[in-house]
Amino acid sequence: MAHSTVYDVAHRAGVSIATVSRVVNTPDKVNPETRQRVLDAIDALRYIPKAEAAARARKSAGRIGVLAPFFTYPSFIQRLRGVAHALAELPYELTVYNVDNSARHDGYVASVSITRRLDGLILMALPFTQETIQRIVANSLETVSIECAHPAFSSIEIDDAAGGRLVAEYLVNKGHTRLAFIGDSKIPAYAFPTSQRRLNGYQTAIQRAGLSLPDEYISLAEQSMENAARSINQLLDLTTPPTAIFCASDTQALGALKAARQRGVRVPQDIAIIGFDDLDIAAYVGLTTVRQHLEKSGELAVEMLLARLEDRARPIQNVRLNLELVERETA
Amino acid sequence: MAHSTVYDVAHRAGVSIATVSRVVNTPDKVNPETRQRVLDAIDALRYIPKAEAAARARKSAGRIGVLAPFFTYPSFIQRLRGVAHALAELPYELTVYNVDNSARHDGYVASVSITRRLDGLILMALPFTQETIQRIVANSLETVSIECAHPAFSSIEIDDAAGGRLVAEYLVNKGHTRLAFIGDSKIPAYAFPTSQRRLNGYQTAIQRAGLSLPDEYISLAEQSMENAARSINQLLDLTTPPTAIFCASDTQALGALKAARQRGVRVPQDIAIIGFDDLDIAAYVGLTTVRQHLEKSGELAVEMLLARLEDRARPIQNVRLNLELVERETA
DNA sequence: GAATTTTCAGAAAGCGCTTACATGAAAGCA
DNA sequence: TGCTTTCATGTAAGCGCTTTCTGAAAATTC
Repeated sequence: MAHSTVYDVAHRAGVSIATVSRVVNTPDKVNPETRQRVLDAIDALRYIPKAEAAARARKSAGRIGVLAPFFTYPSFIQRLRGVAHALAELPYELTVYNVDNSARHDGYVASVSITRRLDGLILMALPFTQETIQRIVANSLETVSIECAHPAFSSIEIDDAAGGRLVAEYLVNKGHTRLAFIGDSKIPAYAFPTSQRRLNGYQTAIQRAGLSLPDEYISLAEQSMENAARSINQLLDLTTPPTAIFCASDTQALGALKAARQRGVRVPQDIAIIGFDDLDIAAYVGLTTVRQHLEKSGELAVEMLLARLEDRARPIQNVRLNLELVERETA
Repeated sequence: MAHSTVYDVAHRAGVSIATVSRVVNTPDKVNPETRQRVLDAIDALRYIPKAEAAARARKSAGRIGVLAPFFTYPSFIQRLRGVAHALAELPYELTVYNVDNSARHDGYVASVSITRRLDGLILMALPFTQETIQRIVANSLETVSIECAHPAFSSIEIDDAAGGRLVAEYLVNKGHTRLAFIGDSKIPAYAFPTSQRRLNGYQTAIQRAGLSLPDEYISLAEQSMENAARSINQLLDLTTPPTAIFCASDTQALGALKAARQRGVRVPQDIAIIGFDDLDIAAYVGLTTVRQHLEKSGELAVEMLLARLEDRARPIQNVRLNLELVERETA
């Protein structure tokens, strides 16, 4: 028996083909009873929709992809949550491409955009080569980047330097004069040098306040709680240790916080600690940090993507999300 | 510029779409001059017949889908990580279907299994109706379920009751006699009643030890840190408060822990707290908990899926992952 | 130089599916 | 009770492409 089509199913279920299509695509838009009848017919006829025909009629693949180092940096999960929520009611699937080891990164974007048919791509915190961009452009794949701007497509960013300044000003205001910094040294090939930019802003504001940020107060290491713990211990071992530490990420701040407490140092009395990101866990732990609207960034990315998908003539947008310092218990 | 179609080519070459089609499919049925014109246009426009492209892509199109309430219960993110890692080097894409609000759940699983061209599906913690299962089976969509077993397909589970027993035995061993429980009351339609099973095991072991678990020591509420905080406060307000509390999830344990500390109660001296899951954050916070190998479960699911994909004759497997009590600082 | 066959290309009818748009019934509201 | 919403369904207009049908021009006959 040849493969059955919508028509066969519709006929058997005593409905129109439109209803069959709806049952398959937007089940909650059809009456449960009818739906059941149709589903029964589908089963009875072993109906399998022809994906190709569907894609054609729909004029889109109905899929958007997200590329990010999800499991290396927890903040991307929060961004992903925003993406998922924004997409929830929409007829788009969400395909995730995880980039954890830089080895994969290189050819990834290229293959993704070519082989797989996506309607849109969200790129997070990934630096791209010229050819990658050409690839994307050549495939006319609509793209929005988060945390890694490029003139070729829409982007959502934050002002890292401003974030650094925010922290410095806050700390100086609180009367601190010996400010330190814990940040990333080796930036993996698949991530962006945000740490450096935060440091720059931090330094600028410190100097503007008439203070200075000596080299021994800057501790860079590969991002991890363990390294941050090591860093803070070194800082506290100095003859004149700092009284406040700005960590380039919440992950590092968390590592530092734990190490400080283990050492018996009181936070914030003896040492103030400020993070960056405002991960979910920050609120739990009571970490004072710079909030960068992670979830919102994901939602926004989807909105911008869809807007352009609807109307390709729409100009490319570069949004800069604001930052705010969330005062909690560690500084 | 969006991808060009037969129409674009036809227009550019000054012929009808039929001719374009003939050039592509049966070139010798068209006049060489015309053919050349059309071919030139095809090149110029980078025309690729859509269906063909799709078909080609589909031939090697490996996609596997994961369906879970990712953002409601953080443990699924950890499971997802396992899935992503296992898939990392393999030619499969990972599409995530998030099910957070129960409203969608109804026809969702069914439609996913039909509409989307997936090679395999991983179902996490989702209870399914008989019809859903039939549909999946009818579509011969290879499926592995985690935390929600069904004879129709492979599954990965844990023994929740055994986990509960483990905790009770541990606590009793430590000399506790007044044991309490904080668990889930309203289980959303899209989740599984694991809390109840953990409680059962807990209770059994308590009784077996000659103790009892009075009703007022059982506090059920919708899963959230806030509710867990409320629960623990109620428990501590009792005339004879418990000395140990088992929480059905780390999330709840975290909420309880924080509330206890805020109240000035020392953990574990005054009250012992044990969670369940062993989320990443548990290690950070020093939470004693029952580890259920979240990441491993994801990896395993992929392995089992691929094994069956390679050889459909392979029998269905039902794996039960072991649990272990991780002793840290809260009990 | 007509009458014929042959070539070639366009018009148009689908292929199986999606999706406005329209309609009628049921439900809510005054 | 009459009127507006909402919901469920059907009608019909495509999507990009293939293929049959058709006729005009070109090539071939005599």
